[in-house]
Amino acid sequence: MWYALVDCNNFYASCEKVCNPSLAKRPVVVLSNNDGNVIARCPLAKALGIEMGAPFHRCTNIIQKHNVAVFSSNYALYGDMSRRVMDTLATCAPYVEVYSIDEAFLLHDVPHAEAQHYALSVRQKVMQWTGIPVSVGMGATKTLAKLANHIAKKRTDSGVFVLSGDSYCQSLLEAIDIAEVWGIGRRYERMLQSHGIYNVWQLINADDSFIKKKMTVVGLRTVYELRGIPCIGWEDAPPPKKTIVSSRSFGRQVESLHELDQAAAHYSAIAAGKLRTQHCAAGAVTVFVSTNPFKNEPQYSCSATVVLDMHSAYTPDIIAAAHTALCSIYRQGYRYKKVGIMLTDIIPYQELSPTLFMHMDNYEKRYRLMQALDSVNRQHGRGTVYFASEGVVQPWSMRRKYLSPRYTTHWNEIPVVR
DNA sequence: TCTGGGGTCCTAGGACCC
DNA sequence: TCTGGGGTCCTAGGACCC
Repeated sequence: MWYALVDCNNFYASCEKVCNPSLAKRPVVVLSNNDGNVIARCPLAKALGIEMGAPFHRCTNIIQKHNVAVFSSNYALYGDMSRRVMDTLATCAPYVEVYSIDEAFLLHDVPHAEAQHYALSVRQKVMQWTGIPVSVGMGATKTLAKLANHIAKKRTDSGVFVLSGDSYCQSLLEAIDIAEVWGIGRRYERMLQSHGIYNVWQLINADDSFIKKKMTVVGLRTVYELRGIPCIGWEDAPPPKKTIVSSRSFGRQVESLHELDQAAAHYSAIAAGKLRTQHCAAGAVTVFVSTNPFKNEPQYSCSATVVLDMHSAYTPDIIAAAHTALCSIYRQGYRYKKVGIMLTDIIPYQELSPTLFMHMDNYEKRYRLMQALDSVNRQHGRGTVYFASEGVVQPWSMRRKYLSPRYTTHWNEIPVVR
C-alpha cells in the first residue's frame, strides 16, 4: 500500500489565476483576513522576495514596483475550488482523506514500478479538470508521503516524488533538515539540534527512549513513521469538532459595548451554523475580547464562559449566552481589536435529552426554524437571512479591499468569455 | 492607517473516590 | 528506617498542524 500526499501549489494564488487568465504572467499575492499579512504567493511573487506571512503594509513598495496583483482572501472561491480538487482526487484512489483545504492523502495499492507514473497521472488529471497545479509525494507512511511531497515541490519539472527503494537512502535523507518533517515544529527543531540531530537521517536513527522522553509518544510515532512503520491512523470522514471557534479582528478599533455585542452576535451565528452542519449541540459558550497588542496603548484581554441550561444549537440561545458573557467582561475605555466566540462541550443531537423546562414540540419548532435559516443561506449565500442583533451596517467588519468575484458560486459573478 | 484564524493531542499535577 | 494502592476527572500548559 502506498500513501500519497497531494498538495495544491500556492493554493489561494492558484485559484485567483485559474479564474482570471490575465494574471497568468503577473506576480500574485493573497492576503489574510483584514488584509493583514501575505498568506499565499505565486512563484513569480516568491521570486520577488515577498516573504510568507509578511505584513502587507511593509510590502507596498515592492508590490507597486513590480505590478503585483493583490487579493483579499476569498473563501467562497477557495472553498469551492477545493471541493472540485477533492472530487477529482476521489476518482484517483479508493481511499481519500481530505486533510486541509488544499491537501489530501490518498491510499492506493500500486505496483512499485508504476508509482511514479501514478503520481504523474494524478497531477495531470487535477490540472486538466480544475486548472490547479499540485505536487504529489508518495511513501510507505503518511509522514513519508509528506516528506516526499516536500521534495516533489522542488522538482519543478515533474512535481512528483516517490520516497522508497533507491530514493530512501542515507545521502538523500541527510540532505533534508528535520524542520521539514511533519510533526517537528520550531521548538522540537531547536531541542533536537541542541542534541546534535540536524537532518532526517539522524532523526531516523535516534534513540527511542530519548525521543519519547523529550517529545512524548507523539514524537516517537513520527520517528517510527519515518522508518516506514505506519502509526498514524486513517480518517475516512472528519470527526466532529470538539470545539468550534469563530473570531475575527475588526477592520478598525471598536470601543462601544454595542458594537462589540453586534460582532459577538455575528460570530455566534456563524459558530452555531457550523455546529448544526455537524449535527451537534454545545453545552457552553465562551467569549473573548482583546485590544491590539501591536499598539502602544492600554491593553486588556479577557474571556468568560456561560454554561447553558441545556445543550443547544439554536442560534438565539448562543447569542444570548454570548451577550451575557460579554457584558461580564466588557470594560470601558479600551480600544478593542478583536472579539471571538468559542463553543465547547459539544455533543451529537442523538445524545440530547429534553429536560423539565423544554417540551419536545418546542424543541421541534426551534429545530425546523434553524433548518429553514440554514437552507436559505445555503442556497442564496451566507448572510441572506440573519439576526437583527448581528447589526445591519456592521462598521466593525473586516477589511477586504481587494476581493475578487465569487467566480464559481454566484451567478452574477460568473466569469464571462467574450 | 497597517501585524490572521481555527484546530488537535499529550502530560503533569491536583482533587477526589473507594 | 518506615507513611497503601489504584483509579477517574479536570485543568493548564506546551507542543504541533494548516
